[in-house]
Amino acid sequence: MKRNSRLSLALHSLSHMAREPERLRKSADIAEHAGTNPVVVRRVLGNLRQAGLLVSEAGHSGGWRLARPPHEITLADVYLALDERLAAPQSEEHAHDCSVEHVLFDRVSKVMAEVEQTLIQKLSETTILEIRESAD
Amino acid sequence: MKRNSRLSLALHSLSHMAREPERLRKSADIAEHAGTNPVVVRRVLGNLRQAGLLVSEAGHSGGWRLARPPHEITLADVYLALDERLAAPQSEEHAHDCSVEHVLFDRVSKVMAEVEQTLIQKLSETTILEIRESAD
DNA sequence: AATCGAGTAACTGCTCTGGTTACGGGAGCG
DNA sequence: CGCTCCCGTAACCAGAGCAGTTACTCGATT
Repeated sequence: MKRNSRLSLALHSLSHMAREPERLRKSADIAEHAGTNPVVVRRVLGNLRQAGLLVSEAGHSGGWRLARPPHEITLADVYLALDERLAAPQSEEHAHDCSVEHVLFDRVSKVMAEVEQTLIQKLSETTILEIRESAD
Repeated sequence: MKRNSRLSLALHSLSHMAREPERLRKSADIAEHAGTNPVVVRRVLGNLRQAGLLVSEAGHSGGWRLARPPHEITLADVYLALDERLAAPQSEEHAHDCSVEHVLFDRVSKVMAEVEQTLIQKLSETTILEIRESAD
């Protein structure tokens, strides 16, 4: 299973911003550090802004800043902000005319939902401040 | 996150075969029931054969059959046979010149590995025979 | 020998993703 | 006011993954 790079980019960016929470960062600078493109950064960080994790300021000397102190932002917050469920219950487009398929769907969906909760639980145990501090 | 349909196809096929384990099934029949293509079925079931869950016989009146009794095949066996780890540790292609990235990678990898184990554990609690029996 | 089914390669079309360019709008500065 | 800088987005492109399809070979049964 392949995971896209958005979560990595988001976590990486926020962890860096945890060092100096007050400082405004330009998407171009973040992109350069992460080895990607300013537009990509704005796309990903835009999701975090919608989730209330980041604030962006337009105009001259604008940029991005944490919306909350870094010890109040967990990895789970970032994961949830991106809205990419690892254990997404596959939408059942076609009605399960087959009873085996139906039972299977229910069982697997239940397992995946539980696993998803486990993941969120584990991610919520670490804040981006802790990541930042562990990196010193 | 999107999951491909191979696991669903594999589980569906095996659960049906759990009803009459001795009976040989043609890939064309399985494909028709699953609403897909014989080649696709053979591709997926080929993985299950390599993992020792299925046996295939070539030639006239050949087909597919369970390699073990259905109460000895769990959903985890099927998941593992497909070798598509949900929590695949993303290969770190570029060296983490950044310490934050390194710490982040370690932490996230650890969480993902634990979640993967949780998933396997939960899937191993159900056999394809139980699925088959629940569908009656 | 003829037939049927697995095994497999090759090609296609679709989708997702990331990278890129381009442009509009808002905020500060001279 | 006009210029510049930066975010916000739309649009487009290329690459990867995936499922579907066709076509062929090989092997076993009849």
